[in-house]
Amino acid sequence: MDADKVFKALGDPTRRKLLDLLCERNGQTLGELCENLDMARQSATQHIEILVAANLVSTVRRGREKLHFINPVPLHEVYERWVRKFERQRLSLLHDLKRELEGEQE
Amino acid sequence: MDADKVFKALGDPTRRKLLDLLCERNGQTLGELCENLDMARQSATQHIEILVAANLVSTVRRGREKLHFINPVPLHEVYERWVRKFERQRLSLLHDLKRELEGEQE
DNA sequence: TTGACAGGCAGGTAATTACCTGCATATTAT
DNA sequence: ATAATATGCAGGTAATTACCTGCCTGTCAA
Repeated sequence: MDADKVFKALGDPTRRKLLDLLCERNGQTLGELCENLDMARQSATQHIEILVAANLVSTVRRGREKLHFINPVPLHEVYERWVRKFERQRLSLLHDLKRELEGEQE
Repeated sequence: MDADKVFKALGDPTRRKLLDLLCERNGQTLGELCENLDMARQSATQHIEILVAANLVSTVRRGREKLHFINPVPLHEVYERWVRKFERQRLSLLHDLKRELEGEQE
């Protein structure tokens, strides 16, 4: 998993909307996705390329159409690496802050 | 929660390293964090400002020092909104793909 | 086989980003 | 008080990003 590509892909509202659109109905064509995006087709293509590079979306050609499918695996890996780790210490944070303000070092 | 700020903040290796450093030892000063970063102090400050704007880090002044603390809440919210949603349909994806390739629409 | 449709390719621009250097301010220790 | 220390502020540059327009290719249906 390339965390950089995944987070950068997610760091744009257009690309998050694309994921939401595919979540509503998986396997949409480029044209269908564009109808919901309010930008030129080529701009949407570039956003999709970034999602594909991050392995968040896979595409399949069918005739002259291109179908798009979500791949949730990188999201799960991001969770395992970046969310769980920090959640574990969630409860200890207020304590850390209080201790530091009181000037006590570890 | 501002998903845009959170994902953009996470979309840079320096900022993710800052979070890892604070995870190892919460409450570090700017100077301590800089020692591990291999860039000018002011560059690090700018990265930290982005983490603060995303509410991933909080700061407290103590004398002439500035202490930095992780806030894991936005990460959890990102998980709730962006990871769980897509995980739910994880198992159905191969089926969607197969069906599309066979040319059957819903 | 020809027209309509779906998508790809190749630039080009304005805004944003990630760095930097130089100087200023505030706090602490001598 | 003064020097050292920790951080803040201002501006400047090169790379990246998010758009666009214009034209080309491949596929399907009449």
